[in-house]
Amino acid sequence: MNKESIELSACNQTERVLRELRSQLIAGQWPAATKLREVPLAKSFGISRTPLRAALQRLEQEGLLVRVGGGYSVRAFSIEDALIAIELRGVIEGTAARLAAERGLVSADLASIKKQLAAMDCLIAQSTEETLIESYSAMNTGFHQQLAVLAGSDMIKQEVERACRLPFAAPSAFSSGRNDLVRFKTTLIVGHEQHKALIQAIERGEGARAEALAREHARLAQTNVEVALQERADGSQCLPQLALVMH
Amino acid sequence: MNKESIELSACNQTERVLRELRSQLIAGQWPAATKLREVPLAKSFGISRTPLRAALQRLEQEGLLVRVGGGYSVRAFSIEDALIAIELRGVIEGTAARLAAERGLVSADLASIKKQLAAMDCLIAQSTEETLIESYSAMNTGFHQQLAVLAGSDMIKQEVERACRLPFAAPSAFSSGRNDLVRFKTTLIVGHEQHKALIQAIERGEGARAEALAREHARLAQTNVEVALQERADGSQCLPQLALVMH
DNA sequence: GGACACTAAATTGTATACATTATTACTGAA
DNA sequence: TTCAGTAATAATGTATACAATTTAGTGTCC
Repeated sequence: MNKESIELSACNQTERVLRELRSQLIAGQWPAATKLREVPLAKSFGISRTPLRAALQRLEQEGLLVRVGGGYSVRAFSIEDALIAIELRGVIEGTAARLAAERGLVSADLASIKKQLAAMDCLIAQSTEETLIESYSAMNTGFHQQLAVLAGSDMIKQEVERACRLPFAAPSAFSSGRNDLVRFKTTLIVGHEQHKALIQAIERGEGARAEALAREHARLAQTNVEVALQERADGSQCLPQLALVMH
Repeated sequence: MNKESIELSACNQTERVLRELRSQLIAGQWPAATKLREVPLAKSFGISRTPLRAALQRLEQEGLLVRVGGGYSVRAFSIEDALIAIELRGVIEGTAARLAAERGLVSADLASIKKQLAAMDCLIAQSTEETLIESYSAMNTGFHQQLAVLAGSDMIKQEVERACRLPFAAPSAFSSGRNDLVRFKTTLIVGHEQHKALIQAIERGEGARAEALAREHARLAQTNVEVALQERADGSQCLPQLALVMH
């Protein structure tokens, strides 16, 4: 087994189970408010309670589980929770953007993110509808990660990443599972224009504009959550990330 | 031992050691970047590695420790880190205030926080200089906790609390250890006026104003950190919370 | 029939022994 | 002298046994 595949498949049990459980929770495999019992869970993963407990603790910190009188339960998310998580992500990304604008950019950072923007431009122009979704989604994640760096503070970067950690708050959450491709592409084009305006604002030192744009950009994701909820109500389709949001 | 004292002194080892270690870290008892070794640490607390590991994991989540290649080190905070932590606290409290203004207050919440404001008014008018610091500090903490509730969302409340968790980012951090009492009282009066204006803005549904006021209010704390750092440089005095901020 | 107490079971909290991994120090050769 | 390789050591990761606590069930008493 080479080094990369070890990295990928998680060197230790804690990490492995953490990922597995996290994806199960996000997929809505565990109904809200289910109490997680350590012994059966550990047995089902084929590990002992020690690494399982570590994983549970981390999932609590991530907000997917809640402590309830010794023991963990699956957190119930309301629609308001999902919208507020996205709002907060926008607010924190907005702060990162404002601080980046206020302090001015290092030219290397600016060049790097502009390259990313150009690549995304290219992708939108060239790619077919089918491949567009997943490839744009990956690049979008990359753009937001780079944005978090521009403020030049590790603490800001960490907090932005934290704000993106809830499944429906992640910037890439908007670009999956849409059945209306025309609508999806519209959203994508608008979002990309916001990206460009955001970087322009940062470059020009326009802090307030950068902040407002980052916030408005996050609200695209809010709209998409609302649309997806409507689709779920219709029974037409359902974003997998939405499984853990209660009706 | 009665129930309350059990509550206070922590029912389990994990909790007990967590508090002890946290206070040691905040007091600057462990130099930045010190590697924490599990075996000696556990022995020094008289417990096994299992609850100690749980405590270390939580301290990492709180931001006081960082993982470095298997194992934890004491986090080094720069002055910028401290200022940015306060900035973020202001931004998140500002969002809470804005959302509270936008959705409108429940009358019970409004009455409650106005009562708190009146009590603080009273305290400023009546109390002597010596007792003012700690009693105002406690009430200030209470005010900020109530503010976090006004948005009517548990998620917002949790995130505000999280943002206050770093020792120098807490709203009460500004009101301790000042040697310049006149300056302290000025800060306090200004801060209290901001409190009143903030509640007025929320009450009137003025979201943008409420948000701006909450941010500016946090910047009082930034100024105080800067003053405290200057005092430390002079050797005149030092806020205990500042022990873990590097020169 | 309901409430309370007691017991038994299940569940989490803790300690310890063992496994695995990372680090360090030492030895040999280039 | 320096670099590489290997062995020794010390650290973290994991499993398991046990302790303490909570919870559910059953019986009795009012």
